[in-house]
Amino acid sequence: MTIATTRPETILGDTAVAINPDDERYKHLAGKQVIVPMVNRVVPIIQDAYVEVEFGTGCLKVTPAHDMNDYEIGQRHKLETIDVFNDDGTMGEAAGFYLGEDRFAVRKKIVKELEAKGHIVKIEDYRNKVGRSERTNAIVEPRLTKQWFLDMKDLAATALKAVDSGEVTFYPKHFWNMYYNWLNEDNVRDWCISRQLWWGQRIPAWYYGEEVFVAETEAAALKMAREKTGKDLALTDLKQEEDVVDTWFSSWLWPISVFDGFETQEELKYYYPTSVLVTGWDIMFFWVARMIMTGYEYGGELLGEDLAKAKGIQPFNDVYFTGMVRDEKRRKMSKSLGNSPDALTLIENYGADGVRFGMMSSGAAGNDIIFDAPIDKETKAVLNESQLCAQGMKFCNKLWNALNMLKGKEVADKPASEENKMAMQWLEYRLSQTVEEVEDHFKTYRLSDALSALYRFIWNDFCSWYLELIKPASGEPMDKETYDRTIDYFGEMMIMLHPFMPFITEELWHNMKERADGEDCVISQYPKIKAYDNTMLQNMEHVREMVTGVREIRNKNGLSPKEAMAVYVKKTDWSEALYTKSGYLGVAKKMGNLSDLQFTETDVDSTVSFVCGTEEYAVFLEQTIDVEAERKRITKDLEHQKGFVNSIKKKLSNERFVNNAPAAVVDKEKQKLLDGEARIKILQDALNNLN
RNA sequence: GAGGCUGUAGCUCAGUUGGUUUAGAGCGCUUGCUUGACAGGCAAGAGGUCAUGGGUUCGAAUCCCUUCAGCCUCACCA
Repeated sequence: MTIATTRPETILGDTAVAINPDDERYKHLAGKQVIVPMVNRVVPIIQDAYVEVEFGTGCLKVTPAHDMNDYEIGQRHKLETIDVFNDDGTMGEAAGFYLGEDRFAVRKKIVKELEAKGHIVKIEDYRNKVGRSERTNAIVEPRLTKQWFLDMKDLAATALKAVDSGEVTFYPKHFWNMYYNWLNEDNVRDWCISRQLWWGQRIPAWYYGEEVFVAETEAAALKMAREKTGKDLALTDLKQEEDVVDTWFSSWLWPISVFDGFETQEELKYYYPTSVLVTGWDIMFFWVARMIMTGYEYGGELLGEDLAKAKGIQPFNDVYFTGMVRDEKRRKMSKSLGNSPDALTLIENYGADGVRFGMMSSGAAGNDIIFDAPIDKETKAVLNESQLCAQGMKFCNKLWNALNMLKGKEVADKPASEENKMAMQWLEYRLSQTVEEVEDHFKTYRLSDALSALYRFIWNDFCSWYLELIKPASGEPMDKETYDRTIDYFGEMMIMLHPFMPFITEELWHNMKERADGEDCVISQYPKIKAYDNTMLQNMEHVREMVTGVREIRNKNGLSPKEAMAVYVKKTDWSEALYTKSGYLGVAKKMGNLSDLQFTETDVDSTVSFVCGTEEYAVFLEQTIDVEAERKRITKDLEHQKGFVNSIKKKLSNERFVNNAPAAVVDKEKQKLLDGEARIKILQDALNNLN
């Protein structure tokens, strides 16, 4: 029989030849025996499904001592195991030949010997992967040795139950799948805790010949050995295991040992279980699962019955898995690859808060972080640049300038205008809404969402809308009430932003007003969620949309924002209520730079119209209107609205929808239809008016 | 080989129990704005057959399956 091998020296340890049970070529040889060359050992021909018919010659030499799969085959077929090597990789006594010679040298010698005896059929170049030591790059090949294992069956079941029952919660929760897949009883493997290293904690097992004694101390082991053997043994008669335990074997004690909990339980009783573990999902099994196992193993005993019952014995309540930071080629950033930017240089370029902003805003929960530091194509070096960090830096700049503007205003002792009162009320509501939103994101560890909600609120609502609204005309002072309240809002924003950007927020906090000693942003009371008026928020949103409409018409017609414009609004109950009773007129005029906002019941000449919600507006233009461009614009919008209305009509004419969907959903669709039809009517009118 | 995750705008990503006016943000891009906070800025705009093909449902970016692509973990190539 012809066999193929890349390690001829292991032939000396072969104890069988295996074939696939379905291989027609060799079927008739099953159960017979062959003679291994050189050692002239008679070994059986066995059938095993592991052997691939297509691979190699289809005949597999089986060396249980020097190949993991061969070992398993050996177990299945009760084969003899012959270890042909010494500890240092030279040939051992069991090999029978070349005693004490290095295995790589022997590999060549054996080929020659086989050739001389006429056993070689052919030699071909073959590329295969060779295992190497991470530390020394030495070639590592399997050899059967004694190792210590931890039985995982019960521990795995405990760890699974902890997460399944909700005593430990994963964020994001889809990591449960990976966790389950690894730990379920069909897949879990016993944990090999032996490590062949010269540092670490030596496994506390002592040998006396074939006997082994596991004990806390050497003395205890000796006592056990004496009792067992009945001999008057000395310490020198015992030999301690040379392997050390896997590093994770002590790391899994961390939730307890960090509080010195095995020695004294005072701190442990206070802190254990901790609220959240923040870590990467790549060490879910190495560390997270195993910490959970030890928590349940020792927690009850250490905490005492009452506390255990009250607080639980899980090491932590939540696990927040962060994403892996990767480079633009999606490789994990690591020291060995040298593909990470230099943090200190990044900080020099963008500021610490800028870098924090960049990291956190790109870290959506559980997903990988593709950090945008580009790689130089020529030198392959990572550039210490990042658009995300630049965004953070610009945000700092924005905050600084916003306060700068406020502080630069002269403050006068006069009452706040109606528009300012309205603006402040609105901002207060928007702030409360934002507190609520951010709180919600924190609860579910959506840190990037929390940050971006704050970013948008501060930049778009506070700076672009609110500050512009309360900003007095040039040369005019700001009233004291508006100034003071605005500083207070600013302070609240700094408190909320502080966890993300601690440096600038603390700085501005102290710059904005006199603070007493110890009155620092970092320890200030976080804003509480307060009720807010949704109608007011929606009304203001309508005004903002209207202003955008006016600005767009200015833009398209090449008109300066400084030029005040007359705007008409079709008189409806709603528009009248908004601009007179609710008093948004001043807000609209100031923000849109309107010379006037008049109600009208008919179409006005020389105007360009636009729709906002279901209200119709028209802007008066002194120049000739480009009728063709207007027709195009309105027609495009009209087509869109018609498509929209049609899709809803289709839905509503479907009896099964009307009968099966919840009433609220059907009502909403009906309202959408009405609104859509109202908009179509306005657009249609505007189009007719053009003609 | 086993298992898992992900495919949404040029890029990086949101879209939470299926129904918020036929999909959102930031960056980038286009256009217009230089002197009272900020050009590291302001305003507006363009840009998407939600990878593919099927299914479930009154209704799918969202749930299920197919295919394709990318990534990860574990094992391993005689």
